[in-house]
Order: sequence, then C-alpha cells, then structure tokens
Amino acid sequence: MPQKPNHEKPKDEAPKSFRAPRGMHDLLPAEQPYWERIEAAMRSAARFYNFQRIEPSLLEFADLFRRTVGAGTDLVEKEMYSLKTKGGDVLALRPEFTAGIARAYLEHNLSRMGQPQKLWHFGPVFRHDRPQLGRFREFTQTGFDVIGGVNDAVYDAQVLLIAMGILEDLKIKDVSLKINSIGCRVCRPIYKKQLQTYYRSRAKQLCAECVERLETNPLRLLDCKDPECRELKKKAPNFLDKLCVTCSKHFREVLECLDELGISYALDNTLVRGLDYYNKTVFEVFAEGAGSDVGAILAGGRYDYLMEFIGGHLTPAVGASFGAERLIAVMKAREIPVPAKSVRRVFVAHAGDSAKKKALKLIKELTNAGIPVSESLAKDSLRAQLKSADKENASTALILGQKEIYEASVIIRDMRTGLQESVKMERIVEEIKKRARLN
RNA sequence: GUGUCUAUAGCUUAGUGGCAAAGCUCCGCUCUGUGGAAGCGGCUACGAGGGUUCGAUUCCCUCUAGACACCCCA
Repeated sequence: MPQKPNHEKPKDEAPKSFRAPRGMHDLLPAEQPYWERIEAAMRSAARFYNFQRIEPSLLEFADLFRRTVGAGTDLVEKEMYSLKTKGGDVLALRPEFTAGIARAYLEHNLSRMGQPQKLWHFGPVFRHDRPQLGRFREFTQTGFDVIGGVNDAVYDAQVLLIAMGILEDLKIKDVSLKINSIGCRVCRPIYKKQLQTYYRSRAKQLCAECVERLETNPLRLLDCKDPECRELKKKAPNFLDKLCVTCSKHFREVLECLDELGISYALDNTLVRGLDYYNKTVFEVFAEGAGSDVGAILAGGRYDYLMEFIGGHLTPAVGASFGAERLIAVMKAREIPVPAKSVRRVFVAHAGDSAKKKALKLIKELTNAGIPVSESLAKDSLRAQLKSADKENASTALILGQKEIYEASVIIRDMRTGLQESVKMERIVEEIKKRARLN
C-alpha cells in the first residue's frame, strides 16, 4: 500500500530562527544600486588612471597584521577575527587591505611587473568592534595604492586626487581633507622625545590614559579629547616644525601638488593615524554637515617601511581606502539619488497549458538572442500575467496561446500604448530588436 | 570593551495585565485571451528564555539584536 507523502514539519524539531551575527549585514537587492554606483565609480577611475585590481586573500597569517599594523594597536590587539587551523596556524580575517596587498606584492614579485604598481581594491574586511552608525564588524573598503618606483610626492597627491574625484563622481560635496606628516624613522624619534620632554614636566595635568600613552605612544597624546590635555596640546611642539629636511621637502611637495590641483585641505598636526606602518604623509577625509557623524570616509597615507616589516626591501608606497558603507550612509543622509539600473525586459505570457511549454521555449530563444526576458508562467490567468508585466515595467509583452501556436505566430504588445500585432514566430527576435532600436 | 535608549506583520505605526489593530506591500478572487482602476478576501507579528500572576505582548530579570555616545576606527 503506497504511503501518503508527509509534508508536515517533524514535531520534535524546534523551530530555530537564525539572524545574521552581530555587526554582519546582508546586502539586500534594495541596496544594490548604491553598491553598483560605488563600484562603477571605482572602476571608471581605475581605468582612467591605469590602476589594476588586486584582491588579496581574505585570510592571512595573524602575524602579518601584528608585524605591519602593529602589536600595540586596538585593531590587532582587540579587533581581529582570528582562528586556529587544524594544522595549528593562526590565521585572521583581514582587518584592512594594506598588509595583504603588500604581502601579495612581495610574494608574487609584482615589482617585476613594472614600477610603480598602481593597484585598486574592493572587498570586505572584518573588525570585532561594537557596531554603531557607520561602523560594522563586516564592512567594505575600497581604495587605491601606488607601490614601488620612486618615492615621489606626486603619488601622494595622485592618490588623493583620485579619491576626491570619486567623491565628486558620487556627488558627495562638502567634504574636508585633513592632512599631516608624521615624519620618518630619523625625525620621528627625535620629535617623540621632544614631545615626551614637554609632557613629562606637565604630567600632573594629563588624564590617566595619557600618562600611560606618554611612554607607549606619545604621538597619540595629540588627539586626546580630554579638555586639560587639549589645553596642553596648544603649546606642545608641532611636528611640522620638527620634520627632517627630507620629510619636510616631501610634505611641502605634496601640498604644492594639492594647491596645483585645486584640492583644498586643512593641516592637522593631531592627525597621527592608529596604524604603525604609516610614515610621512597621512590624511583623512570627512563629510561636513549631513553625514558627518559616520566618521572618516577615507583614510590613508604613505607606508614606505611596510615592505621591510615583512621581509622585503624598503619600498615607497602610498594608498588610501574608502569605507563603502560610510559613503553610502553619507549618500543616504544627503538623499543623493542613485539611479536604479532598470533593464526594460520583454515579458513572455501564455494563455493555456500547452502554450506554457512553448512559452518556455520562446524564452530560451529570446535569451539566446541576447534579449532580457521575464515571465510569470506559473500564473494561468493572462490578466494576472500582464499585471506582473506592468509591475515590472516591461517594455513589451509577447502573448502565446492556442491560436498563435497553430499559426506559428506570437502576439507582440507594446505595454505603453497597448497596441499589439501578430508576428510570425521566426521574425520575433528581429521585430523585438527593431522596436528596441526605435525606443 | 563601557554607557544610554529601544525591540508588535515584509515596511510604517497603534494598542492592552484578559480574543492584538490599521495603512502600505505581497498573494488571491471578482476577472483562465489582455495590465494600470475598484471592490472583496488571504498570508504574516508581540526578539529569546526565565520570573511575578488565575492569566504577561504589557510588570521584573537575564540573554540576544539594533540605534546612539565613548574607546577606537573605514
């Protein structure tokens, strides 16, 4: 005796509803226009400025980040998603792109592919941080790097030029560029000492955190938000006055390039950046006004020593990354419209069961001819099908019924005017293409 | 990681210590050879767990998630 199929849920299986883990997010269809817009802007800029895409591995040895980003940084200390493989390696989901790009550059000898290498990237990075506005645990960075060749200030400026061009392309106006130089291994230690000397004599007025920072990372004293620390900062030695000749010249050239390009900027000697690998030029871009609460939308700088940290030669390098979610947040806050890419499709409808299979075949033929199609074949009512066609904003509907099959024809209906005519099946592709040209 | 606030349907929002509402969306029907309208109907929710209570979506606790601020950062 045949058993009835049982379609009921097994009772002992408790329903469990899953959610995306904290800070992770789904890029739903409604969001896609923003993403396509940003990626298009990046691709376009990359094409004009001759940057090639690079996508380093999502997982790296955790040590790579410890060595480059820095062992003392929050990014490495608190925010890395690390895991141990069955073989015992400690890997980490990349918390940023630069280290991986540098590793790939070395590993694959990209310096032999021409210098400098101009590279761009677009992809997810992960930081185990508490989510808030403009901050997620999984987010997307996209940016440009120039690696190798001559250490020339023009590349610092070019990276900024391209980035500002992207913002312009995205119609994000009213942004501020903050820029600073944090010197090199010659002048930075000297400056650090001067800074320490200055603050040590005034240690009693510092906040508790800054007392600690005074020994570990004195540069960070400059961006403490404590009112008393801020007051002290005003009279602290300014790095820009203490840069060595090389760094000073480099920075001056960067600024001259920016002047030449008409890019406005604000010097900000409190801008020190949290990552160890930066030297000389560092910068951040913020949205002013609506959207300013998401934080920096672009950040970057020069990282000439990074290759040395991971076993390579001293290699000039400069780069910058956008936080794509932050760009989108700014665009939303400012109600910057993004065009939803609407493909006007040809809708295939059927009337009657035997026509359904023929309709399916017709869809295949149209698709093969490069015509975007849609359908609602599971609906039997022609009315309901045309309703779908209308909702999808289809340009044309093709209607196939008993009569048409018998005549080897198909009804072609202009969805805008409602005019329709019967066309021989073998001419249908040609007819649709003709109409597409006329529109 | 710390703090504050929040959690009702796909979305926006009502509401109550005692049957949980509405608008929009979605699906269907009126209407299986012709869309845009209208009418009717339907699906779908009190984030999870525990406590107090005769009874909790409502009050309390814990957790989870979200928003915002701090830390930090794209």
